Amino acid sequence: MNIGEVSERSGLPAKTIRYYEDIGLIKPLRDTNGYRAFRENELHKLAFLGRARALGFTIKDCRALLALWEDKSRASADVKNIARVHLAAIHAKIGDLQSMHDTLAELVEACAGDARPDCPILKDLAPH
Amino acid sequence: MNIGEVSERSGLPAKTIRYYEDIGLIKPLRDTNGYRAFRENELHKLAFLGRARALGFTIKDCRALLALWEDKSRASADVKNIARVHLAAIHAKIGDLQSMHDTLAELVEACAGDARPDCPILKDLAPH
DNA sequence: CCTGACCTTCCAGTCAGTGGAGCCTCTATG
DNA sequence: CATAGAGGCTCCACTGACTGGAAGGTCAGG
Repeated sequence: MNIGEVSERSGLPAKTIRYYEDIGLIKPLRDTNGYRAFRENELHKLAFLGRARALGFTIKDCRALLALWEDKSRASADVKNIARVHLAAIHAKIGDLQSMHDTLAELVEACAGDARPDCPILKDLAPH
Repeated sequence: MNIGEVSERSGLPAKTIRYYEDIGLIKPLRDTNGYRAFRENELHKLAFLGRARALGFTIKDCRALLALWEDKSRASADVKNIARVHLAAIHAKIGDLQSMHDTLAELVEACAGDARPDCPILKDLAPH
């Protein structure tokens, strides 16, 4: 399998796949012409990575998850721990964004949005 | 005012303030000894920047907002537009994070988290 | 043989800072 | 007056997770 097919089947850009090889997440073989020769194994890993990244796991997390995924004797508790820490981080981020959202929504609401220069948004951003 | 005082009063690290000068957001004068000499004006701008960044505006947004802030004849509609676009982006991000959160929470819930290798989290990440 | 798609490497840039080295300047104290 | 320590300066490199582009090699079809 060449990188194009893997890219299409995994949903990841070729650039990203090369990058993942660069940082050691996958180790595809090479054809005599120098092209990367992917096996099903690498395709699976890339699909795994795509899903994990889409769930917001960092590359570092992904590395740990991949290792656990490949380790037949892993304890599910190890995986659960990584996931729980990540879950808490997502939760916190949602909270932050929500309060940003609320503040900003209030300001947008209060702003006339016309040709006059008077604007509560800028007023609020200004030092009090 | 030296950078230390400005840092304390604006709440921004000195490094960040130098960076903001670097990218042209502020233009403090210089003392004969080479130290940056901040006026109230720059302090205000930095405080403004701190608030805007805390609300998640990008530096590019901040540049536009600063320009509008300094423009006595700006239309509040211009400001409102930037804010509305940003608000929509925040909203979308919250949605993404929320669905990540829900998916992950389900998985964590389903995972025994014990010494056995059977783990629904990894199962779900695997290609189906 | 040629075209165009696909592959390769390598370098540079993104965003918004952060960390550190090496050096200069100011102020307070002995 | 010497010195210690705090604070200032510049410059370079690094972060994460890619992305863009240049310059060139390879392959399949007509």
